[in-house]
Amino acid sequence: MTTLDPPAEPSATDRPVVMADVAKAAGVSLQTVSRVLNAHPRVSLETRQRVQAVMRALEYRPNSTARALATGRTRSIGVVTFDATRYGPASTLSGIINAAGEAGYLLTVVPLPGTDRLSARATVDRLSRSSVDGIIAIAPQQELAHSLYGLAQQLPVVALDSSLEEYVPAVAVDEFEGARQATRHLLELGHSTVHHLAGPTGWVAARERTEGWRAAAAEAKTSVPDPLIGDWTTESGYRLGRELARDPDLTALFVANDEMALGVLRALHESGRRVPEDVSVVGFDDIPAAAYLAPPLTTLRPDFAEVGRESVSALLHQLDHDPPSWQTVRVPASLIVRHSTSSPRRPS
Amino acid sequence: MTTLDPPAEPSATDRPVVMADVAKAAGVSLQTVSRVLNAHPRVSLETRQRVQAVMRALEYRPNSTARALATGRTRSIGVVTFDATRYGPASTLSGIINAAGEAGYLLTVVPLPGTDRLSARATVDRLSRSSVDGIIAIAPQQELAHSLYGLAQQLPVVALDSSLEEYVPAVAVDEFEGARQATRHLLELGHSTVHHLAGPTGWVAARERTEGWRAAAAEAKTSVPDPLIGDWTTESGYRLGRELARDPDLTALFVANDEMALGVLRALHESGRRVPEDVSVVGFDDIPAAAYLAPPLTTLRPDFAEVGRESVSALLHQLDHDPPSWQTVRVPASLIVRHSTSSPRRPS
DNA sequence: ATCCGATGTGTGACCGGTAACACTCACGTC
DNA sequence: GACGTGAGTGTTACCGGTCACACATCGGAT
Repeated sequence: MTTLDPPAEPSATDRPVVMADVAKAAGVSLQTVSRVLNAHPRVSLETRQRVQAVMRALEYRPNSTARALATGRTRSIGVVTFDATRYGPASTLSGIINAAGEAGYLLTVVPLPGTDRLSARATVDRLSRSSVDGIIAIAPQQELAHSLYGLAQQLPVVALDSSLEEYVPAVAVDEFEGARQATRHLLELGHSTVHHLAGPTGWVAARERTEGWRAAAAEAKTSVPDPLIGDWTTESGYRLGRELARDPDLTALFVANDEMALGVLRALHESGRRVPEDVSVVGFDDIPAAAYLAPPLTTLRPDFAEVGRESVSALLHQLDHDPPSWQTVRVPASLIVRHSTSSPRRPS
Repeated sequence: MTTLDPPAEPSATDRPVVMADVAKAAGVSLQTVSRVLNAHPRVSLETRQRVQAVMRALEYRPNSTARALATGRTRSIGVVTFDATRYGPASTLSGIINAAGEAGYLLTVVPLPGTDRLSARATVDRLSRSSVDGIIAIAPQQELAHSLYGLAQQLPVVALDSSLEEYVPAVAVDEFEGARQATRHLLELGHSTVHHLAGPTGWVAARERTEGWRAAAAEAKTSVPDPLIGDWTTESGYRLGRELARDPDLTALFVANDEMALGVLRALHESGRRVPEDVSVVGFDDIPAAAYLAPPLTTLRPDFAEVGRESVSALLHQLDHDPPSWQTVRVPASLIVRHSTSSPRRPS
């Protein structure tokens, strides 16, 4: 049992407690304090305990900036995010935040103001200047691929939902397979053709979802109508939904995300076409509202938390093992069947 | 015109370019490079340009960690966030991310795993250890107030949507006034009583919204039925909505957030009570889906981007002016009237 | 008795910048 | 001609840690 000064040591001046204070109070060298801090094995039990007691008593907090300068590692990872408002990206970001927290890493988030090369360059610059150990890029657009590739030369990078998978390790929801499942589900219900409302050109997720739909249609040897192209927003779903509603042959529709599907649902309703009796609709993302729409929406639920975990672990893996394993992790999306899909009334 | 080495100087080893390299290449001292970097006035134009040219040629990037260690300021701010999935917090976070980016600050985001004292303590510890200049806490629950107050002793803090406004500068959506507007809107349409579905106990936003509703009812001298208490989720809105639907006197309802309102809408629909003909409903938050629900939801739209901007600027203000201005900023929410509200069929 | 290795601890340089201060030089003033 | 002044630049210490290495002590093998 060691005797110590009272716990709430006012530390004379207002200066924060540094390692030297601990060393002096414990009667050891700086190096020994450092060793205790880093759980170095070669410190005698007695010394270790004494130092730890002093650290507690003085409320010593190691200065991570100094440590980072000395070691060259900051134990923080950077995230480039483009529009963290939409449900998908926001959920992914949240997943990353939690996963990084669990891994004991700090997360530095910087926004990507636009999709042009210039702002990508500026953002990447900022991040590389800011001394992060690695970067996770939520870069859903193909345009950004090049800028990120340049970045990857300097720093470990993991790309999320991006077309970079040939160049850097990537983690992504399995859009393709999800879309295929959605389309198959509709085909298996007996629909002869599945229409598609796609996401905007240039977005990897949009392209993959369209490809999955196309693949399922090709497998079933059904006709493949031209997809309509929206911009992810509910408004575009509504607008294009009104257009689709005029097509009397429309009985099944795969919409590239739930927000657009919501607009479609409303458009169909206003046009007097009932869902699912007249038209079956499948969305993608499983937004919180999906289960409570009229009717509850059949959709695909990506595991965003898993995407976060996988991307953090892929990055950490890169940090430890120098030759990064060049693989793309695909996180599955599961089909949630609700009430917006059914067999067509008169199978044609 | 100065002659320079070829731009893509391979820099011999792979070691990053540091200030000393620039100094040597430009034939000046470290200090002069530092002055150029920090736009110090007393550097001759000629020298400044030469140094800048060298910096560009060598692709020099200042090491922010070293700078932080020397200056004691990191130019980064920490954010404590609790559940960044729900629409409100996610939008606020997004607003902060953008505002911090514009202000040239980096943002370090750490999750708050639970609402208990212990995890709050651990999170706060982590952040204070991590050398941020200040902290923005998205702390929507009253329980967290004390932990945060302790933190504020060590570091500048701005609280968001929290009950801390008496202790630290705070920024919050004007929940009270928003709720009052919502309730008044219903009363002005001719409803004699406005029911209320509240958010969970312990949440500041829930309490404020309930108080606003109560205030409007008191002003109009109408009766104030006991509010039902949900947990923000659509599911709870649905469950409690079914209960409310059984009350024949129900003609107007103010729901504490849109997600619960969505559940209520569905419950009312299933119970055969039409909105707005039989029951008028007002929500809060203006989630993206709100405009496309059946019927489009009348709700309050908080300016989340503004909350982000205000909180960042409040924090930066604290960093510059030592005696912080002890004020609470209230960001207004605007009433968006859509089609879920109307006059009662038979004004009672 | 000597040498060895393992264990525990301390010393000095270093990470990459910035701050305080010192110095030189040209200019204008008395 | 001595002196103060301000511009422009360099010197040195320092921020708070870590790393490589040196050193002392001790038990056991030779």
